[in-house]
Amino acid sequence: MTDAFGSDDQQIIHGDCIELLAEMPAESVDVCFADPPYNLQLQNELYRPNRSRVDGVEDGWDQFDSMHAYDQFTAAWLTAVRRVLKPNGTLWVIGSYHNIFRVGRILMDLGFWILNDIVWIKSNPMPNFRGVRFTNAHETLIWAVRDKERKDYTFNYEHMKQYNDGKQMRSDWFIREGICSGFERLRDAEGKKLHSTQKPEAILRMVVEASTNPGDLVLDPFVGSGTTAAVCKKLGRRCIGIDANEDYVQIARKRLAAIQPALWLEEPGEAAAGE
Amino acid sequence: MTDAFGSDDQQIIHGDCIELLAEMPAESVDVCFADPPYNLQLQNELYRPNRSRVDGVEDGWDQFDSMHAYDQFTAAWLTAVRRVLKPNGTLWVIGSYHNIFRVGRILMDLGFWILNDIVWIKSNPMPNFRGVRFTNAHETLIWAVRDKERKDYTFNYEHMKQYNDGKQMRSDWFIREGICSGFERLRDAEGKKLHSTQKPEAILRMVVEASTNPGDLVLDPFVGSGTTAAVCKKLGRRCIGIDANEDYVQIARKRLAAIQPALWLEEPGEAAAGE
DNA sequence: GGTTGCTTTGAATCTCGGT
DNA sequence: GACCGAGATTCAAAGCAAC
Repeated sequence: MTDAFGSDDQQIIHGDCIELLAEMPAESVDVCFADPPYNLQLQNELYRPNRSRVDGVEDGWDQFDSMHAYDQFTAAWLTAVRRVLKPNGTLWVIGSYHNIFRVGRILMDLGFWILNDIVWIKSNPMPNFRGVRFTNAHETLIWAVRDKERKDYTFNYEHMKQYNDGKQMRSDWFIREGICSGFERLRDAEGKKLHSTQKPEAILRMVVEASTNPGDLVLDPFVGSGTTAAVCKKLGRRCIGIDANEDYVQIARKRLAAIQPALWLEEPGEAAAGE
Repeated sequence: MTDAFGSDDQQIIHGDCIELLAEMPAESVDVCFADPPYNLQLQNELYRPNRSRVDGVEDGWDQFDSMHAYDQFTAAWLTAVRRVLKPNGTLWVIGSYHNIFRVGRILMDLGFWILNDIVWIKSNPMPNFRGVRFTNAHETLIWAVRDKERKDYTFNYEHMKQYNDGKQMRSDWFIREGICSGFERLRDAEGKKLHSTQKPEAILRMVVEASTNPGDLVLDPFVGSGTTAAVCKKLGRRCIGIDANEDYVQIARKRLAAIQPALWLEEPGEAAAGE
């Protein structure tokens, strides 16, 4: 099985995901996992409806304009993803209350059919230091099939039972690793984290094991530090990862090169217990 | 403290919530808790593996002609609620993936500022009988302040610590009582449930204790079986509950009449442990 | 009175193939 | 697309009867 996957089965491509997706063949992707940007202010990247980058301060955008621009951006990439997804392919999107309601509403309107919303419950969330809200201890994932009428999407129901004591897996996922810290976190020579929102591999492992089979093609339009591609390589899935940031592309490629193909493919239960 | 609250401090009113809210004075409500129709869109009947039929939500109030009609309905009641809320008042809405993304998006667009999204995690959810999705084991609440710039909304930060071993309360709520069954569930003489979606008092207790003080005015535009009003009476909060269904109004009024005012107000910690 | 085991049920977008 | 029959499919908590 391992030999079936060559070094090109996981690719990291630099560029604008909407442009690159337009060049891909339609209905060719089994699953898309997307971790879209949502804190536009912190990233200093606001998007106009035509997706040109603007300076939010000098343009004096108010909340509505900013939200509208985010909606346009969201609809654009979701539409592009929808075209390349197989009709029975599924989409995963992760987000927080800042963006997940907008993303969820838009993907419903585009025709995606929600299968589940999943809550990733963190064991070590960042506290609310000022004590003015509840600790934000979870993030939300939406799982949706491209075409409502397709019931033959991939869901490895029996396989996922191992993550809930042999009973059917629930929509609340307690990930022991919590937020990404410790040895898994990619850091530079000075110990500075290389990506601000690196997701734990455990999350992607659940996603990939639940909704794909070995050899399937996974698309990540916002690959960031490359967690999706890394997990795909370990699980023997093909992957196309895209990022507009050249630095992230280099980080993800380097990370990928150090991974042994199909590392987790042999004994998933044992490997899961041993980590 | 108990004597300060008379029998009219919690009222159940029959009528259309949008019309009734229009007659209320503006900026007079401290907190709104809303459990709107989820628009479940159930298609076929569902049977358990033992061939018994699932008694789903088939009520007329959950039927909408289209997604657009649901959005319009949502925007209308949220707008009406917004007018009667104090500028530093907060709004709670509960929902599932069927509706919460639409509701969340709309309330953001109306100017509400989300403080937290909360996940109510159920200890005993209904399983996914066909094994085609993850067990839907949670529902989502959105907590938002009316005006973004108001930082003086009520949040009883220290009080809520008791529900998380003395540490700051998190956004994931494990409610021991789980789904509303057993003695708490209101039933008629034949044992048939009086309301198809009665919420556990434990949820409302968390909501009311977190975001109101004794004497505050709570509004519930979809009062249903009257859980919000019941909890408000036990916690010494005033409450206006509205429902368009005359039967539900009678059920809620009867339920309210049997409750001792401020029952839970004396020793919250002890009461919580003893139930 | 306490324990055991069977029955019931809960906001659910829950199949597939042939005619 | 509608209808029908075969076939595959469930977890925790509460209620209740039996012992």
